[in-house]
Amino acid sequence: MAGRLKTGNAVRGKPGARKYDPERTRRNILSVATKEFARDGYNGARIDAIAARTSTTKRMIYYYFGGKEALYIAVLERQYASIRAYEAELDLESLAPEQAIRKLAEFTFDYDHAHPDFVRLVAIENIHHARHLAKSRSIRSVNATIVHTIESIIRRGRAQGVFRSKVRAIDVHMLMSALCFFHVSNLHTFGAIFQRDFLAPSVRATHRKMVADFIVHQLRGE
Amino acid sequence: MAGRLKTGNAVRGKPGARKYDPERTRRNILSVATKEFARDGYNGARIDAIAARTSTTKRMIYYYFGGKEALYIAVLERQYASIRAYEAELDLESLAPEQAIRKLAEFTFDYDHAHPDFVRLVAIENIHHARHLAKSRSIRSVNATIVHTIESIIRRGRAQGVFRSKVRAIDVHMLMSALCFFHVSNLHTFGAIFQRDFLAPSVRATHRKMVADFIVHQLRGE
Amino acid sequence: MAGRLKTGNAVRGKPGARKYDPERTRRNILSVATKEFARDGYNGARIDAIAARTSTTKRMIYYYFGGKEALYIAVLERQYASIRAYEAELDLESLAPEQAIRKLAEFTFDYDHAHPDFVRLVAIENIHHARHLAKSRSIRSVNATIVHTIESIIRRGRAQGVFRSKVRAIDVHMLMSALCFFHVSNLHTFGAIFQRDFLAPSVRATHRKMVADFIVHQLRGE
Amino acid sequence: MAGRLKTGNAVRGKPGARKYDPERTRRNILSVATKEFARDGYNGARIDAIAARTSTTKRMIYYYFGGKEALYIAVLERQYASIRAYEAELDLESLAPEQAIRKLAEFTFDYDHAHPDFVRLVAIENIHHARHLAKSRSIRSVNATIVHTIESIIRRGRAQGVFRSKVRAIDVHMLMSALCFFHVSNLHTFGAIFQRDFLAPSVRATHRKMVADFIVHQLRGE
DNA sequence: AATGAATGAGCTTTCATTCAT
DNA sequence: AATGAATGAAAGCTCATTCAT
Repeated sequence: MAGRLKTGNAVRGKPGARKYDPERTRRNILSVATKEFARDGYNGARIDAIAARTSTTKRMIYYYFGGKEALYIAVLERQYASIRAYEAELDLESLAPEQAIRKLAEFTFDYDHAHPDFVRLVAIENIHHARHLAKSRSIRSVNATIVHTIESIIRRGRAQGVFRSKVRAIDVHMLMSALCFFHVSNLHTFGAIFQRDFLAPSVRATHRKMVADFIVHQLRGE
Repeated sequence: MAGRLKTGNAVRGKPGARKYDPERTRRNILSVATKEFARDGYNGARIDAIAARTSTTKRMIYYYFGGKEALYIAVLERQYASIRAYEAELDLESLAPEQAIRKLAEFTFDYDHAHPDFVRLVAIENIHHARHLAKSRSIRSVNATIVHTIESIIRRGRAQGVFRSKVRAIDVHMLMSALCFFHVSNLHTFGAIFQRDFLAPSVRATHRKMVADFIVHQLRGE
Repeated sequence: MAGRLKTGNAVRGKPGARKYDPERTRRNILSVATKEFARDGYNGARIDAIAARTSTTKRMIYYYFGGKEALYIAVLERQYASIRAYEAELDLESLAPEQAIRKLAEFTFDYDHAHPDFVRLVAIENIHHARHLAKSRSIRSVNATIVHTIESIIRRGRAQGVFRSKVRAIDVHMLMSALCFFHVSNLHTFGAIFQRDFLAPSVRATHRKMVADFIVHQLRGE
Repeated sequence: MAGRLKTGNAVRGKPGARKYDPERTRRNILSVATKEFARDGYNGARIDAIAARTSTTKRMIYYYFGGKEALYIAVLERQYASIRAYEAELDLESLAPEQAIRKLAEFTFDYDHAHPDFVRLVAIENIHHARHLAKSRSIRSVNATIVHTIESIIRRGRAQGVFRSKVRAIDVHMLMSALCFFHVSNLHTFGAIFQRDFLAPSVRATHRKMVADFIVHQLRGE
């Protein structure tokens, strides 16, 4: 490290580029930290390693985030905000209840597969008893939407008589999450023990359908 | 700490007690290590902390197991051996296929709830990409039984015409694990975000039935 | 911290208030720094902490004072200037020698009790071998008065035959300082070890009289 | 630091020297730490600097003492234990009350001059509001003797009619400490401001006598 | 006159591990 | 079979200070 010069976040030479761009630096750190925490866990991740992959120095991590834990919490918050933002764009209100819940289930399945870092970060946070998440002030409000969304679908389904089950929205969310999440989160032990590759397209397609079918089946209450 | 005295594993004074009991010391270390690794993760667990809760000293951990990773692998192996041993005692062969698979699903659900350390250790190992598990020589053979057991049930079910689904044994194991595992593994984030207590008896009972129903439903292939 | 906004020392909205008031800013910094250095010592005090309690930003401390040490020296200089200024107002020349020296002793005792920050800053500076004080150019001239004052009292006392002791003015100052200073400076260790509260009014009154008596006794040379 | 080899506390080559000598290592660290803390204060002292002057490594400081603060507290405890141990050897009980208190005053004066590190450490601890001292469990019991010693002398003096003052033992201890302590503790500011050298033999002798006279005078209660 | 952004150097502490018997 | 003493390497974090307007 000694002797290595870091020129900061400045984009030298490029005409019109600003010398200081705090927001950009912030995002850069957050993005690198996400990868590192997701790969090595909270304890396994190294501030030095994060800094090295950043366009800034270690010192800036403390300047912008205050410390390792605060950075990790910021990463978690952004992850949850992201999945909820994507969900909000699904426009489920315009679909029939059964189609809506199916679409949500498939979205969840696809999202988890496309964003293993999210899945891993949530798994990591559970290892820590959600101790860090509990310190976040935004985390609850950010996640409130998903339950409301499902509640709304269930309400419409019941009104139309297609959903007869008494299952609660939060439990639907849980079942959906469970089946989608596990695929990604427990991929490695299943691979090591049973040599079953959950990422193979055929396996994925089969499971994707099973998950959606199960959720619909569950809400119908047959 | 300097000056702290540990008198080893000797059972002083007790008549008939042996001065040294290697097997006992080994089990003691393993048992303490299981708790510590399960609670704090691989990186979070401290050799010092494990030693402190042991009836021996830190030095003995190295003497008996060689190092942190080897100890951790031994912990994992014992965990998998344990669940497979309990499964083997279910005597599923004597039950009708549907009853057998239901019983296995319920057992899995109950086992995970009764053994959160097992669930956490598997989750932890997945965080580490199953890197340590891959070094175990016994882990694959130990776990072979569960797939064989399910295969046997499916075979009998198909022969009797009650199971028409083409789902594979390994996927049945996965679905079953997913629904049971998630309950315990993701308890903390769900608690922190949604204030939903998965350990509440009524929630548990509902989910337990859902899991078993789902698996049977899946095998029937309706 | 990133994102924290300080609006400077401008007095917004108040009609007639100037936008910038350098002298006011300077005094504000000096006053806050006095408290911080007195509380935490030179090494313990934090530029950040001083800035935070100021109506300006950290950057201004460097703008006005140049650095931590220069700020600290400025604090010390103001402290010594202050006690000497109060002493000068005692009008000791108009009193009889014995009364004058008694009044000075009592003033010193009261001043130290009323200004623990002064006492602590002097103690702190001694911890640093007076290394910083030595860099001050004003410190010697500022303090010259006290010795002259005592010398003058002694001279008058000798002329009148009431003081027969050959004690030197500087030593009178030292004895006086010692007895008054220690009370405040060593308050904490005495409290922790002996549970003796030097700030209790009865203890104070007793010691105040002892100090004055001792100094008079010393000059009389009985 | 890199590449420097430390051979530990072993006394190689010396016949009969033990390879490991924990007690010796402990004392060595404590002795070096005393010098460093006394010279630079608690915040100013550097663990690295202490280690460098030790026959061991930095790591050993943590092994033996646990941390910077614990080491500092151990230093303080040893300092107080030392002065109290010397006092106990004065055999004051065999002297007449007046002689006894005079001897104690002179001893205190001489001790402070001979042990400026003790004086400085106490001054330093007062800067820290005796926060660290308060964490020591032994400090109170260790220091109890001095008050008892003075109480005993006063009692004998009163019984014999030579002491008529109602001054309390703890205050006698305080006055004595104040006059002796200040000499050493405030040496630097007095030197910087007034160019008065308190260490000059003639100044010392004069002050030594003044202190003892004052204390006797005080107890007589004239 | 004033300031937001950035930082090098160094601090205390921790941890798995090995030495030497 | 068992153990007290020792440790290299690196981790997270802090602080006074300066850069660039």
